[in-house]
Amino acid sequence: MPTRESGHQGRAGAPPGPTTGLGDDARAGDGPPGDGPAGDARVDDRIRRSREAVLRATADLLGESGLGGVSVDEVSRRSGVAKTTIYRHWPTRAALVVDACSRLSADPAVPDTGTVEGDVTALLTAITELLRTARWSSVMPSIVDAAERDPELAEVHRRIQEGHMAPFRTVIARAVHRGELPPDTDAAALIAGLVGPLFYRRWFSRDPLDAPFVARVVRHALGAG
Amino acid sequence: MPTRESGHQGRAGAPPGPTTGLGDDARAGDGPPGDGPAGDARVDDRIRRSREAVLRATADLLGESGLGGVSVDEVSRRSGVAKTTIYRHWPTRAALVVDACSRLSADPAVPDTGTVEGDVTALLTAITELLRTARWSSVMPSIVDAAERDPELAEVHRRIQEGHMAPFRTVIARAVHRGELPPDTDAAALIAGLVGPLFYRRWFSRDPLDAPFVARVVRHALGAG
DNA sequence: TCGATACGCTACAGTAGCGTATCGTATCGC
DNA sequence: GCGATACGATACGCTACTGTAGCGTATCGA
Repeated sequence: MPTRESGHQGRAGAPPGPTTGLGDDARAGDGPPGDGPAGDARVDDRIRRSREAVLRATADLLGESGLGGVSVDEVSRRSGVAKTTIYRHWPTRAALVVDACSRLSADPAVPDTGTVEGDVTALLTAITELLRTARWSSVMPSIVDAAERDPELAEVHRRIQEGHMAPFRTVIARAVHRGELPPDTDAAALIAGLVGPLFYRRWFSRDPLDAPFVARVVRHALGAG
Repeated sequence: MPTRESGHQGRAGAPPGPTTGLGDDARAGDGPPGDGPAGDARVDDRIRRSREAVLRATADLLGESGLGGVSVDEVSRRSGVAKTTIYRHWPTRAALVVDACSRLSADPAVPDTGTVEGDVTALLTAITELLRTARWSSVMPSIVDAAERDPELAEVHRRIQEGHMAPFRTVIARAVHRGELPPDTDAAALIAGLVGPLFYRRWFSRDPLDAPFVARVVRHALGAG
């Protein structure tokens, strides 16, 4: 049995909705989207503290050792939260990992510079920053790898991916509406032409990711309609 | 999460019984210069058979379960080679994995169609085929992930990467020499613009990888000098 | 104040993997 | 035919990990 787990629901009333924040430098109070109308959902502080400490340690471990390097024992050691407590909140190790990965999204804001070049450059620059941070760019390959075989992680990967692409779609649609891009623009292909070279540099060729390169990518992608 | 596949009774047993080798990797007997005469270096057939069976089973396992899914016990089960024998040939599991990964390269040939568009399209089409084969494109994320932390795998990754980029460099240099591309062409950036979108589609957006997309990528990358 | 809840700690069963040791057998080169 | 070599099979010892059980303690909310 290859660890067939589903339903990673912390039984202690954690809203499973779309989370925000990086889990590290984001604000401590996790956002309550769609649950309580005002502020926290009145959760026991002990629960909140434990969950946060565990997720933080898990995220750290993810960055250091990848998906496979996360063990519940090690998370317990680092977070100072007892292993039994961890299992009180997440039914399996897989559920914990999935939960931690889901908080890596940090969907970027949609820029509005007035031109499609400006918007796209802003988005790519933000991604470049993300690719420079050790943790995010170090965890992503783990997720991609796991997504090749694990359907649950594949879904997580899909959601992260979708979160990153949505702003591009918005910006492109706006440009089409303004007439900057032809109406038959293939958004998916355009995004691949924009983001692909950046990812390639980070994880394959390992060449520097600087502003001139971003400018060059934008010029080529938008150059020949 | 990453698997732990239970026992597939692979059992390839007999010597001439080649397993489902899929791509059936490249060289079998490498003849390093300065060793023996050309061809096989007069190796005991038992050794050759064992090594081959083990490496083949390892490659299969890599494709199925990724780097983390390769255990010596499972390789032994599938290859029919005793675990002790495996350890007689490779000192550690890591050495075996590195060895198996090193044989995934299969450096492509350099095309010569007369135009840079033709050459580049041929190269990208070959890569597209590679991305379609289950094994290669399933192992690469594992290697990328491991390369983030393991220096030895990072070196393997670098070599594979270099092997894939070399034909591009040759083709680009030829185009520059012919005057098809300006003398100050940034080969590395051009390659990123060509290969990046393909990789992106395979491992991130998961959109289809077809000939029109390749044509589009070539057009854009070469379009605006 | 007091019951309910969350937590920490220790111990435990079960599994998997790495790498080694031992011994007997098959095969190769000559 | 014979020694040298490679191999197979089994059994270990060790470590690490998953997930659970029991019990006592701290903390929260009313």
